[in-house]
Amino acid sequence: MDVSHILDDMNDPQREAVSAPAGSMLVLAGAGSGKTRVLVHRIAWLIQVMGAPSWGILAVTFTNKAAREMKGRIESLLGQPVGGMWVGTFHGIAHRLLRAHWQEAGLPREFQILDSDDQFRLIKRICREMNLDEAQWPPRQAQWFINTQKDEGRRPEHLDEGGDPFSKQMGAVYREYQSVCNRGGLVDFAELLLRSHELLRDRPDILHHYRERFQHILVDEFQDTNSIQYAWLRLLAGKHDNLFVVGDDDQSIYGWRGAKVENIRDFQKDYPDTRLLRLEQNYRSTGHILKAANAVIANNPSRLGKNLWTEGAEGEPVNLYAAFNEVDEARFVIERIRRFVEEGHRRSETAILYRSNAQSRLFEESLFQAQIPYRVYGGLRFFERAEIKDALAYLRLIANPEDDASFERAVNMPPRGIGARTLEGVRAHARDFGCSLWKGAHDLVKGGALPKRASGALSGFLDLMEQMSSGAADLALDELVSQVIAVTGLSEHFRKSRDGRGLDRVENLEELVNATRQFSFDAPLETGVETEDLPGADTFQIGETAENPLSSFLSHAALEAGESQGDAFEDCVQLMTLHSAKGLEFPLVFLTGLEEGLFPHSMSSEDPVRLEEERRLCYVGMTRAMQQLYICYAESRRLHGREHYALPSRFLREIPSEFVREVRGRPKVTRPVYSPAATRSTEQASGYRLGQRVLHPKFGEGVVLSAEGQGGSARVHVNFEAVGAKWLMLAYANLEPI
DNA sequence: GTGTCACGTATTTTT
DNA sequence: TACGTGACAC
Repeated sequence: MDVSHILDDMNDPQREAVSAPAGSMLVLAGAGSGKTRVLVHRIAWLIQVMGAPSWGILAVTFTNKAAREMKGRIESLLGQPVGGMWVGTFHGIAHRLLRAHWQEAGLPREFQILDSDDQFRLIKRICREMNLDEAQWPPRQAQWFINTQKDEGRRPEHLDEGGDPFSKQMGAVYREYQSVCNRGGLVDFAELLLRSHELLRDRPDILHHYRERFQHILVDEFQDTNSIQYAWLRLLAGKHDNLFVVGDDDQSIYGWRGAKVENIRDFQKDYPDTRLLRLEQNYRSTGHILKAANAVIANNPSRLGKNLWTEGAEGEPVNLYAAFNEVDEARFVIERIRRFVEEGHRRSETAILYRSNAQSRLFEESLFQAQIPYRVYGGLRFFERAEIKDALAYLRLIANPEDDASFERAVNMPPRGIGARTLEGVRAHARDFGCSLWKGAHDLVKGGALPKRASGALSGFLDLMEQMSSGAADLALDELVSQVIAVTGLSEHFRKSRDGRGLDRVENLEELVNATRQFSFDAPLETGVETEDLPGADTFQIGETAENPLSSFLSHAALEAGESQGDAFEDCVQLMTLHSAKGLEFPLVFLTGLEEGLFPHSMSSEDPVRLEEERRLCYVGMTRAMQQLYICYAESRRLHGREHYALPSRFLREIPSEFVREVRGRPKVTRPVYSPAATRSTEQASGYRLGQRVLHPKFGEGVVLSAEGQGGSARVHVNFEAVGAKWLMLAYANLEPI
């Protein structure tokens, strides 16, 4: 077979990585050095040259997006589907293991996944039940504590008994939380990893099976692995020495959520025979940009060391703009974007990057006024929306009535007269009898001790659930969902709500029905794990429990929260935080808000370890740029309603001046928020200017406060005399200028 | 049981 | 400034 296509167009280190003999390998891949390409080509090499069966390969990523991309690229390179290969996220693969071995993992068959929001609500409820003062013991902190423990592989019983009062109290919450989860068959994200680690650790037969099966394990973004993920990998790899990991210590920006860069260093210790390769040739950025970025990251003392270079042109220097204030910064950025587009480029070749989400607002307003379409990354995703989670809570309760978290959510949404007092009774009963809320509610209704009204409301809810559950098995998934949003009154509730977003919510619920229809249509019924010829499968069952469509959809909803914005097809300027920019590249990049206290953020600038991470973040931002990089800072900035005067970021001083060109600013710029110029451009954009009086058929007279978005999704913020300030979709608002 | 006001607080985000 | 939460009133 001709395999030259696998190695064609690769540089020496890339080729060496791809064609290395079996054995563990650590590839330190700098930004833009073709990391994913190496991973994908390595897989092709394993299959087409080394003759590995596709089912013998496990490829792990962090995000669903990365997994999808890798899968797609593997398939197009191989010219065939990935077959039995496992390509997925850590969580996705852990989930798969737990579904296949739920009994051995000690889980109920219908276990459900809690996302962070579900987890938070549950923890909050538990803190309340434990009578903890929220000010003294914030539930957020408890959540953080629990997840940290799990990420480190610690169960409540592993906690230090003689610990400080804080750890003691948090440990108690952890214990209680875990017992509620266990009783209800609830598994949070960290639990997926921890429990699948324990499964492999405690079941030598199962471990043996997967060790024999996965002769090759490949890991992307290895610098982002946390302790339990690395432990899981090591366990699965065993003595096979078959880990091929790719990462970049300079792009480790998730330490704050448990990622351990140290894993890279430990990897060399744990696998002394490992081969180390560096990919340092960059195919993305111009020479100046690269040198500037190198200079910044060189200030981090604890690096493995790497120096990116390019064969390409030096390009322009890095442009530095000292803005008068944040309004001027936005003005400048938008002016440059406009110029860039006038030169014939696409808007989507441009990205505005910032440290924190709050910074996006001004850019959005300015882009709107300039009539430039844009897209903001991040924010609420489809399956995270409140109304969707409400509907999902009913579905989960149908799938598993023991699920207390879903019971709490569904029981009085839409409001049906089941109040705090009644619920308190249910909780107390469930607590006393160690049963689920579902069963507790049944007992109370049957016991007849409840006030008449409460009893009626509660039994109404129970009947409703039973009615839906009994019919559930005979319905297609989308029919079931359709029935749920109708019968529960959710749809009606949002339709009637006079909250401006009510109609949006109804539409989202309808979209949920579509999503389920689509899901059952292209759901991969992954029953066929090719295990017959594999060793070790005789002592336990695999895949004996293919999930039913409902369970499988619910898992999908929790593991893959969906996109935040659907209409990505338009040619848009891209707005995102530095964190979400990782892995992307743009010809023109604006790195904004380079001010002490903002970037590096004041919450990180004291601690040297966190400061290094901020610097890596800066490095990530700079290396997103292909052709042109603009870095901006503002001399003054309005933050939390106050004026701040910050020094330019220390990172700016770290860029040698030879790579920088200062862009001259306007000598004087006033705050042009309500300046005639600004209002004039709004007028052109939307037909309304700021401060314009308008008439709405329902809300009456009001004043335009601001406007954002573009085209069909343009919205205006109007302060109505009668009903106060509201955001309205321009396309539907029927506003009349007065 | 639901709506309104005041208060406090304020990175980064995926699974 | 703006949002979410919590106390309080209807």
